[in-house]
Amino acid sequence: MEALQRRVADAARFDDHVGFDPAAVGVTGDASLAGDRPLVAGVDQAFFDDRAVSAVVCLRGDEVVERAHAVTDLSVPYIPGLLSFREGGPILAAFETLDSTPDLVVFDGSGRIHFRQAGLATHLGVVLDVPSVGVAKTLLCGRVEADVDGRPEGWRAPVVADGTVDAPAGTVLGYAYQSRQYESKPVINPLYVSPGHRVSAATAVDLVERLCAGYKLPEPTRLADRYADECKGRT
DNA sequence: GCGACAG
DNA sequence: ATCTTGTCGC
Repeated sequence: MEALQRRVADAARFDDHVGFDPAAVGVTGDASLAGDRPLVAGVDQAFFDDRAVSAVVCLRGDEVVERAHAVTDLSVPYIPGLLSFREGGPILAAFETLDSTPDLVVFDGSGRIHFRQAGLATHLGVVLDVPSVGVAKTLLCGRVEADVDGRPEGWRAPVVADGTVDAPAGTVLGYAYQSRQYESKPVINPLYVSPGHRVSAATAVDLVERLCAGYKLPEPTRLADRYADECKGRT
């Protein structure tokens, strides 16, 4: 599996090769952009017993264009670093029932911030050959050269490769990004954004910033999360 | 050998 | 990820 991940990392492109204008991405109403906005898909899953509910929600601006889901039996256990082997198949099953062709896909998990630079977002981005970004709630590996606690909204800092990553030390793997923060009480942790495929680290954070609408998680993944739970409840 | 570890 | 009620604040 590790060998396959190295091949995935080689096939992945961590530079900008998206077929749209990043500035046209957003989840706020903007009539002037109308149908010129890229189609962004959010992916998330819910679990129960030994099955996974994979959900995909496609957004054009703030409009939900299509939703798809799939219930799949799980066979592989969760092992840090091998998440794509457990959730990859189930997610692809959901994509097979999707009619739309997203311009960008946002995954819940790491992309390049991975021991072999082949996290879930990168692996599936390569398999689907679509621009993708990974959004994780906690850091898998690498290091942030700054205190991450209590940062203001909009704050960001590079996540660089350290000895645990298969990349030259200092390589920028992604960014810690504070998408939401209150003025006091509940201290919210930052998001860890990284390139999946065909997107650079800098563009990945910019895209995630444009996809956030007042909540910690970007809208595509937030809606996919809600949809996955909804499907789970009806199963 | 020790420590760290997405969802 | 998942197991789960109430509670503080805008």
